[in-house]
Amino acid sequence: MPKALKIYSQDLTANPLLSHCDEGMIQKFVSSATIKTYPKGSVIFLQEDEASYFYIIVDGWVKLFRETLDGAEAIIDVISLGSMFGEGAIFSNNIYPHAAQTIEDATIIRIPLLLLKDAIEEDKAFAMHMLYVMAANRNQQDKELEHRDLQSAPQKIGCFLLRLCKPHQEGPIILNLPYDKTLLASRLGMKPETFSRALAKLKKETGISISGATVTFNSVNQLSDYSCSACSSTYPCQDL
Amino acid sequence: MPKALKIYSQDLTANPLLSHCDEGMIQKFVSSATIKTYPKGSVIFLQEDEASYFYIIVDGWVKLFRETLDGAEAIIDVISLGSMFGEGAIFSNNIYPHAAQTIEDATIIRIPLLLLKDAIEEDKAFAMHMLYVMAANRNQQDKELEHRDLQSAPQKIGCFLLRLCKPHQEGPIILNLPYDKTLLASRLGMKPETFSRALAKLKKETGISISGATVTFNSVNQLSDYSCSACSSTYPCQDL
DNA sequence: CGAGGTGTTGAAAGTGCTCAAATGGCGTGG
DNA sequence: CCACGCCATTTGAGCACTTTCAACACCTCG
Repeated sequence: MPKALKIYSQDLTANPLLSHCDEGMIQKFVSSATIKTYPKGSVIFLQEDEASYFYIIVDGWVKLFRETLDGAEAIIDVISLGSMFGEGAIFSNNIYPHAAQTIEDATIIRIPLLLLKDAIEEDKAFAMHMLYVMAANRNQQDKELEHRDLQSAPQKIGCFLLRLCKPHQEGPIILNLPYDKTLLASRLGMKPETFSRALAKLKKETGISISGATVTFNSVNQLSDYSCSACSSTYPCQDL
Repeated sequence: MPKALKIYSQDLTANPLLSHCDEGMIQKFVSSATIKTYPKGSVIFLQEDEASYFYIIVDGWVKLFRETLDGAEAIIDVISLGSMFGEGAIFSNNIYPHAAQTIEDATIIRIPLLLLKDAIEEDKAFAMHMLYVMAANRNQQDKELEHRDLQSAPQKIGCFLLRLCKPHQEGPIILNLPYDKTLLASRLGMKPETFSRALAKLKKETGISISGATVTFNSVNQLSDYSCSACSSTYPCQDL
């Protein structure tokens, strides 16, 4: 059942950057924003497209990716509620540096980039928050790069599952994979077949159980012992 | 022959960020800066170290990397003249998010992070430049991630060589590899043995010639045809 | 029921890795 | 100047992991 298509300010403040705006600024954003539900598979924009808007996800999932001439694609990130995308175009001559596509039905708010640009230029505190957000993002990417190099396929899956847990979560854990396995595979830089086999191996080696999209295990240690040895961060690594 | 250890303002303005400072601010940086020559292999700081300074390279090469418990390391970047590093700690609770080590004898300027922080907070234009620099950096990393996934070992080398050329360079080209092959290998995410074999293959497939650290070829097309098909950017991709 | 999407499995091929050994350059100490 | 040792690089052989191609199972939807 689709959410009523009205924009609430909390839809914006769900985003780590905009959560630092004062109410007046949020209102300015809201009044120029539009909201829309896209069916699964919709292309929001392509790499190199002229950019006039940035986006915030209210519901559903979106993948950010780059595509080569011969059709291969590299997934940069897969994001959901409260995540912002397209804002990077501000710093790239108003050209989107990657493509964005929904991978589930998704409800997304669209806001003119100009407003964001103004906010950054006018409001010093806001600019500082933007810096923090970008720095966090950069660290995230560095870590991602490390993972792709250093972890085996089953370790990558284990690491991904760990990041799905709340930090310091205790006791038995039941997770649902947030989107389909084919996509998850390429999010982790592998083929679907490899993913399937790697998941089976992870199951065998760590004793977690998997049924469909549901993953169950008794303690995070079961996974962290297995996955985190091939990583430079120490376990509860989400709070970076 | 070591450069005289005196700090010149042009050593700072060689950096893309600091090049946007006015003379007064540069002087402030200079007056709190120290300069030092480090022998090859010096560790400047380790991941997780408490951070009080950021650095600018005057001469030589530095690698930025992350290391896992079991000794494997992922190289984030290898940088030289005019590049800045360690500045990311400003946004990470004054903890360096990666390690830095010289890979050749290197002359490096050290500046208190506090000064940088002040500059960002006081000077709006400077903060904006910081944002641009970080955005460029992020795009760079995205591209890097794509390369690791999508390119074969020989293509990675070809791509690296292309980025060593000046954009739109015409005619025959002679390059020198900027640092040793072992490091270059891990910069590109492969083992030295693989690098050696991949280089041989690149030579055979594209007709370029290699002797020691010297690479010669007639035209960039020789390489771009081979390497750039597996990349989402179109050829002269340095000007991103 | 049949179609199409999603996920799994099997066999064969490919690519990069490990381990081990050979090569070659280069600086040091004789 | 030479012998030696060190280090970077190359080469070879075998191995491990991932991919590719193909087939099949399963589920949902029309």
